[in-house]
Amino acid sequence: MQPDPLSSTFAALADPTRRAILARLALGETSVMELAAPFDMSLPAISKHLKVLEHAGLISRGREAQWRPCRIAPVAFKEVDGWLGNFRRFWDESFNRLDGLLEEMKADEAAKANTKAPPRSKRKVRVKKEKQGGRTRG
Amino acid sequence: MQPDPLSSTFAALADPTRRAILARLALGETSVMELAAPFDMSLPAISKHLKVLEHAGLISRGREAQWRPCRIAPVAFKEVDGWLGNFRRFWDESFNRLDGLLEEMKADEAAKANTKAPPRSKRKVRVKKEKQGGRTRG
DNA sequence: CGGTTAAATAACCTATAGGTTAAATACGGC
DNA sequence: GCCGTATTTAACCTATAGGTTATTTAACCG
Repeated sequence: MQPDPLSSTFAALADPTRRAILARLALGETSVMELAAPFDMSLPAISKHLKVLEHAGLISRGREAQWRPCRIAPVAFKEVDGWLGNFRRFWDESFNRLDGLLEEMKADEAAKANTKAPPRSKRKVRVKKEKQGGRTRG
Repeated sequence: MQPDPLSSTFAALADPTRRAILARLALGETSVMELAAPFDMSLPAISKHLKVLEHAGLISRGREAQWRPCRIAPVAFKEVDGWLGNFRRFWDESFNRLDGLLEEMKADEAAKANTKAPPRSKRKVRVKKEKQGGRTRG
């Protein structure tokens, strides 16, 4: 398993079985047995997949008698979304509009502070190095 | 390499070197040489990484004399974001508010159509079923 | 043409991901 | 305490991801 959390999360998501498991869990918490049912695969295999998902922070597991119910864990999803946010401007038009608006506002702010406004740059590009607290929606 | 596009994209993103390359490319198109510079790694290794990224639809490459400039390709990012969207309600509060609002509107719409409104479900959960093809070997 | 720079390919090595079967563990019920 | 059900662990196998060095292709330059 990878050292950094983002790598293990992406690696976990890179398997169709695991993504299908997550899709099932989006419907609600359930047992390993039920999760395994749709797949033509041994239980230990599913068990391993779940361990990978848990390690990646994509699911968490409870304990209820002999069952270990799994549910979606938000953390890792959030991190992925945050990382993706650094690239949103490359495909999301509405994001670009919003971004432009925000820049407009910042410029106005600056104009109020300085009588002599600084030159407006065409488009400020910034990519923080990997750590990025990320731009969440809203 | 994986059969389905989403898997290869996530797999491509599961490597810190490749994510760093993407971060660099977010600043703008550039050559393989410049992309390789920050890494303590041979050029063929970088070349392979780029091939993976290209295959995943995360970058595209041009041709300019002996250089093969790389740039971000939106498609794969978009797909990842789309998939992630199925889980957004698990972590994004503002999304939940928006979702609630939309449901409200739909309900109003329905109320206009039928004099007798259908029972309001608590929370409509929908998860598109993933392609889930392949699954070679057992 | 021959030399130089940019990048990709080939051949190879090693660690590990994803699957298997068989055995072990955890818990509830009688 | 023993049995059945749910789940994990152990031991193993095979394909492949990610790196290496050496070689090849492609384009420009004088």
